Amino acid sequence: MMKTVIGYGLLGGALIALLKVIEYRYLLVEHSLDIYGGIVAAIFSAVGIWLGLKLTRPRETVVVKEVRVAGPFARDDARLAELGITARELEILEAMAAGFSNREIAERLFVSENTVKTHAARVFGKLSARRRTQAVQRAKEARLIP
Amino acid sequence: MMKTVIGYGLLGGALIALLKVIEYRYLLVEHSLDIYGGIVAAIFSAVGIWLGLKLTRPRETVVVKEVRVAGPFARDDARLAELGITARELEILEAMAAGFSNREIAERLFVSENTVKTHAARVFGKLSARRRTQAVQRAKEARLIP
DNA sequence: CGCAAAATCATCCATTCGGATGACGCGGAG
DNA sequence: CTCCGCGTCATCCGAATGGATGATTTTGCG
Repeated sequence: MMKTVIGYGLLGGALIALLKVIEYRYLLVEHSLDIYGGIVAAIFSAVGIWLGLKLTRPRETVVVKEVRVAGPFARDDARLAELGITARELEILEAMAAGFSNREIAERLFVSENTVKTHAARVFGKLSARRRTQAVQRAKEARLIP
Repeated sequence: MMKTVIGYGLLGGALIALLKVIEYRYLLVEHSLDIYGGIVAAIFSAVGIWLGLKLTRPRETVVVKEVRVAGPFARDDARLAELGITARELEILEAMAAGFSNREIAERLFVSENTVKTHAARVFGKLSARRRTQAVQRAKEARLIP
């Protein structure tokens, strides 16, 4: 910025010097002072406008760009604790959401199907759900599972 | 805009007139042409800068703002047709995803529970699912439902 | 109109799910 | 040490779900 100002200052000085030359050169010949003043006014107005534009142009690039697609999912541990859902129950919940049957979940977690059922039943109670699809739906709404 | 330009034009004219008065008043007394030229240059430069600023100020409000959190969900009709899932079947699918039982869906859609079951069975077949939770999961992955 | 796809309803049967309840072991808090 | 929360497993039973199959009606389209 400082560089630019100095550059313009020097340019202005050069212009003034040039104008002086023109002044001495033509004024003594034929042109009146009125015309001379008009020319000076026009030139400096133009230079001023150009200068003003140059100095303010960079300010136009005020661009606010914010792009957000989809968060990677953050579990709502607060609500989780609030509902009293344990880690194991959450595991069963996730497996149910993935579409596994109680038996499959049992095999996957190395426990009996009965155990899965009790966990599931507790989850249903804590989520006030009567069906597993309902439990999954509510869990997703509550951001307990992705 | 036209009004502004005309206003500035008139103002410029008045300034020029004023300068002429100053010119005739002071030039005849003592000041040199150099000083006169400098004053004119300075004044018109200032006016020019001010004019340039005024004319370009409105352009500074160029703000590009793009905020996108989560898409409103676009159903993949292509895959839908690809799988041969009909509109009615999709309705049943959505209801299942919402956590409703076959009976509830039947009441909601004013059909018998048997009908819901057949629709559901077809959906399961088309999605290669054995359980409704699995069907829901796959439907969501395939962007058939939100 | 006449066909094909879709929607509707049904029956039978096996599996799965959900509800209620009881029990046992383990580890931490009081 | 004792109690409690959690995880584990079980049994009984009724409701819900899934599979297979057949039939009738409605609807869209050439």
